[in-house]
Amino acid sequence: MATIAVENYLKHVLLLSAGSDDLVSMGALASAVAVVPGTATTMVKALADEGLVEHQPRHGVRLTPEGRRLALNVLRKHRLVETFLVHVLKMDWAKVHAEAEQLEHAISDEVLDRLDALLGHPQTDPHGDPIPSPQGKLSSQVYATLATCVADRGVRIVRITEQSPEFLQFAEQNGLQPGTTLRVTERNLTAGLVTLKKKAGRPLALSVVAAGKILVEPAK
Amino acid sequence: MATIAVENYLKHVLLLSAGSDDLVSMGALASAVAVVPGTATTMVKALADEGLVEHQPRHGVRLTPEGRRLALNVLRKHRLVETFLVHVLKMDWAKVHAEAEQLEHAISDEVLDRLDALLGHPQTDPHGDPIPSPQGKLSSQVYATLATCVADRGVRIVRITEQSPEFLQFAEQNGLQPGTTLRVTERNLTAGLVTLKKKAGRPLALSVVAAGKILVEPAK
DNA sequence: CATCCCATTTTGACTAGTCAAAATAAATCT
DNA sequence: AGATTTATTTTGACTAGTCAAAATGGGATG
Repeated sequence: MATIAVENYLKHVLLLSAGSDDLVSMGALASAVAVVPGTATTMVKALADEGLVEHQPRHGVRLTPEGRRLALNVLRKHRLVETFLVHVLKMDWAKVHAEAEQLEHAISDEVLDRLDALLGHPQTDPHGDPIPSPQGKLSSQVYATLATCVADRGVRIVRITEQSPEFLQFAEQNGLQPGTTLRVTERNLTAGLVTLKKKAGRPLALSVVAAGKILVEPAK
Repeated sequence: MATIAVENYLKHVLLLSAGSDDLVSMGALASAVAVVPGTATTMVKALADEGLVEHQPRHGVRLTPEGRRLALNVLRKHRLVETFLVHVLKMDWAKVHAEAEQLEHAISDEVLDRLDALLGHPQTDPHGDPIPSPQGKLSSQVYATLATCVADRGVRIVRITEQSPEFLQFAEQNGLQPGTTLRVTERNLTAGLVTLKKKAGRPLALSVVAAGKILVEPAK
């Protein structure tokens, strides 16, 4: 069976390729996995020997179908565990990422399935990240962000694409969670500032960088 | 933090010392951890350097207070996870041991506490094994077994001290689980056979070895 | 008390994963 | 095109954990 390290590399190749089948650069992979670049090279060559990735030297890596299958299974575990931790154990949504990072490598497929059933087969985790289906389908709908959506129209937050506890804590304190509806009242790209207004409450200013991490869809 | 291997060695020293503070032999430890004896020696010396065990060369090992604290924490995780898997995820009690073996090294103290609360602070796991308290107290009441208890008196099963799926499956199929009441009708040490009778149902014969793994108390 | 047996320890070697730092190739910029 | 910057790969070394097999020592036995 795949070791924890192998599962981590595969998962990060999947996340970094973001739906496309572009090559993922070694540098990006190394820093995602938190190792020095040389280590990533060594590991990727080993994964290529196992048939889990395709390595184009000096250009990058991409998952093979088998590698992708494994990576999706790990990602499914990660996101279902996060959902469980928030919805059943009532844990702080800012903390569950680190927790799931460990658990994703320890739960069996059977526990995974039972957890999925217990939670009612959720489509997304508490941050709005899509949960891969058991068959390995991963919805990759393209959403607008608070930095790009049309202004002065009601939008609903569907996803927060950033998992640092700091950011999530900030988001929670300002009521920015999947499901929240609001509208962008002002957007000043020069100053790098986006201003929001929720139905109730005072206006809130956000940096464009932060706004870009919050995905939205038009409110019905 | 302690690695998975370290946690496993400590846990098994704890289990093998069975409440007493006798030395645990290297051979017993090695086979519990499923390594060759030389490996256990190497590891135990390393643990001794860390101050987690006391090693008396050629005689055995024993936990230090710090090692015991860690071991109890791992055991608490193991048994609470088993309880969760059976009571919440409705998994087969014969399978949960292997599952918990992985999870015990992946869950944080916070998840542990929340799991404990969710389950209503259980005293024992589904096999009747006592769950260490958060403060590290481990009830070590001495029970009779079906091989040693007084015959022709009602007794209640409190614990099954054997975790192989085969044995547990057998026990379940014959209705031998914590809580079941029954009495020993016959005990033939020469033939190595113990015969049982539950209130309802036909008599059941068991080897003395198997009977010795089922702990009982007098039925009220 | 000498001997033998068996548990334990030692030794040497191996695997997985990692880092630091030197070597190399690719891309970019005059 | 030539020079420089930057990403990637290579090399050598290290740690944790393991096994196989030889060496050792204690306790039981004669």
